[in-house]
Amino acid sequence: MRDVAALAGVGLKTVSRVFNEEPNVSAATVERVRDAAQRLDYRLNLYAGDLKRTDRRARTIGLIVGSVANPFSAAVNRGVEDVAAGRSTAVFASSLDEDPNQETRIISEMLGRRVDALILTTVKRNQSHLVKEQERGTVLVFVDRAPSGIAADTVVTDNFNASGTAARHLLAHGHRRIAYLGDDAQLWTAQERKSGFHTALADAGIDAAGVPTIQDLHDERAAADAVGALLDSAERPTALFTAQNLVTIGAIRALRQRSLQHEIALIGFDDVSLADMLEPGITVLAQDPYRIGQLAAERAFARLDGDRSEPQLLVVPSGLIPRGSGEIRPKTAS
Amino acid sequence: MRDVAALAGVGLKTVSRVFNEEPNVSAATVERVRDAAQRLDYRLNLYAGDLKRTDRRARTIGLIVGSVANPFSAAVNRGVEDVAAGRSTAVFASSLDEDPNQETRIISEMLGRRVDALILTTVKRNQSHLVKEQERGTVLVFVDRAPSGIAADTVVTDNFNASGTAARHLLAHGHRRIAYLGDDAQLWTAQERKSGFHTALADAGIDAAGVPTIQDLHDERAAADAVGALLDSAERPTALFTAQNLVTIGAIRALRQRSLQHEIALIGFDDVSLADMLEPGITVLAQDPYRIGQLAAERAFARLDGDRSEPQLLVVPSGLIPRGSGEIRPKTAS
DNA sequence: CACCGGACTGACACCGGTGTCATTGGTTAG
DNA sequence: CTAACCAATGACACCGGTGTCAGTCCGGTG
Repeated sequence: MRDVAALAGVGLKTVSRVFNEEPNVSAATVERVRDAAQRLDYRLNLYAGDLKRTDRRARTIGLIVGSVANPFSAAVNRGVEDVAAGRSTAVFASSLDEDPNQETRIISEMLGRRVDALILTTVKRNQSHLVKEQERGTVLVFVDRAPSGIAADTVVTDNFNASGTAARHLLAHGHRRIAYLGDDAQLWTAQERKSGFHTALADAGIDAAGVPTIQDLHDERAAADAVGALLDSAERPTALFTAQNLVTIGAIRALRQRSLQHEIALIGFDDVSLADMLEPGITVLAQDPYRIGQLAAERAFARLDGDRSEPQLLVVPSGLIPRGSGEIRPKTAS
Repeated sequence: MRDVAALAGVGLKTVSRVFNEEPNVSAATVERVRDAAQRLDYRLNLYAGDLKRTDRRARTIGLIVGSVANPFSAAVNRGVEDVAAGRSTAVFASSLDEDPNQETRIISEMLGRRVDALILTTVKRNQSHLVKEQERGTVLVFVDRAPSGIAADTVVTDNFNASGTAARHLLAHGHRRIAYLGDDAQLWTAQERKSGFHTALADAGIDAAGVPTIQDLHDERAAADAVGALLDSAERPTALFTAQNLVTIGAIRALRQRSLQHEIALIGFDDVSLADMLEPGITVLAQDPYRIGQLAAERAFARLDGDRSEPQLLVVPSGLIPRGSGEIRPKTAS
């Protein structure tokens, strides 16, 4: 910057004014400075200014998701990015892989980088350790999973009700023996979905104890194996509810492998690419991850703009899309 | 930091030493400082130090891809992230949407944030404007598409040969009238794929002029419409080669809609989720985007570590996975 | 013609750290 | 016993900017 000032024959502060488009700089001076900068290939150092600036905003937000490679997270990421881009804000995204140890490390990393806001999916049961950070002024917005031990804006899918809808849909098609296949039981979403599902079954007079329930399925392979074992068992269910996208895919594989895709009903939570092109099409509860990302980013910016209202809980509805697999009726009427 | 130093009763520099784990600090002092920091909830400001530090590394890299929501880009992103995490480096990812105007803006944004390295997918025909930045010390690594007008490490898929493989595969199954459906013709990848494909056909005595070739298909919808029109035309091809993942999906839809999925052969470039579960399974040239991301990040760090060798061109092989759709034979022998 | 307010501009301290170098006190070799 | 050396520590300038404030120049006023 000194070089630019020297070349343009002006003071440092004037160069700063030009680049920050502050008023009260003559057109001629602006011209000279821009010219000099161009010649020297100069660019403002965004972070240096932040040290002194009072609002202390680095125009950076951090995003912590399951994995940037997961379609759900990727869509959230894009939603956040699109809103952030409109505010000249860059996004650090980091994958958590549902590892509680990573959680602390990554959050700490992000805070060291002084992100203005943190949009995060958490794994740990309790987020109270973030209260101090929140009080210091870092904006926190939770996505996909509600936090505990801390009050902050949260954007989630309507897990409980949607899962109930899936259960009722299967019940309406005559199923009585429906299995639940879910993600890590410690996750908030997994709990909500399971309880929404079980509650709806209970309302129909089906005891939760009798519902085959398998949890802690982290990937396709594990899900396929678990579903396979279930299908091969003596008490084979007539319908499956898979509460996460990778689990759904695993279930599809297991069903195909046994040529049962036309006999066992399946409803998956979270839409899956090409689900409508399969035979049968896969009935899903479609979430709107892009929208979730957008809303979370909007909340973050609202807070940064000074919104001091009560923390909000935004619930994004997810709708059941019947495509065939969820409308299969049980072979032998129970 | 002043507060911590005061509370611990030591000098500023000592606090700095503790947090940077520099040698020659007594255990007792370390203890006191860490204690004070804990109590004050203090954290190093990563960027402040960078101003003075000589190596001037912000431990940040920028990644520019088509869209973080596209499965290909998302996998690249994850590959980059995993390598970066091992080096305590954060990743800024930004979506380009194949918009040349965005390209300049985003790159400029990233450079203003002083990223140590930039891993980028470019849209513009020429990248010579980046030479100045490169000379200044910013590491550039191109992914997916080779740059022109600049020499830098580049990691790409073996587009030309793989496309030729697809062509030969279809020829071997008796096809003579094969259509090419591609992405934006201006893109380097699109050009490579098209020319690899056409060259292989030419080698078999099929004139490129007679090959139905449709380009500039940016999304599923456009691809489905284009494929539909082609299928409805008088000169319906017996096989399709779709040179990008969204185009492949569009083609699948168009074929299904006309119940032609068992009659018209299809090979797609880039694997697609659930492709093996469809009827028929979709034969694809599977890329390894995760690997591409990894390699790109490794090159970037190698350069940051001082590697001054000639720019490398790394070609990641992509293999043909036969799943059914590519092995369909033409109905009427030509 | 002296006075005043507003447009421009630059000097300077300071943001939160780190590199450099000098200082201190205790050990060890000669 | 003294010189030499090393571990431990802090003072201070400086990194690349920005906020503050004071100074200069001008046209407009009374």
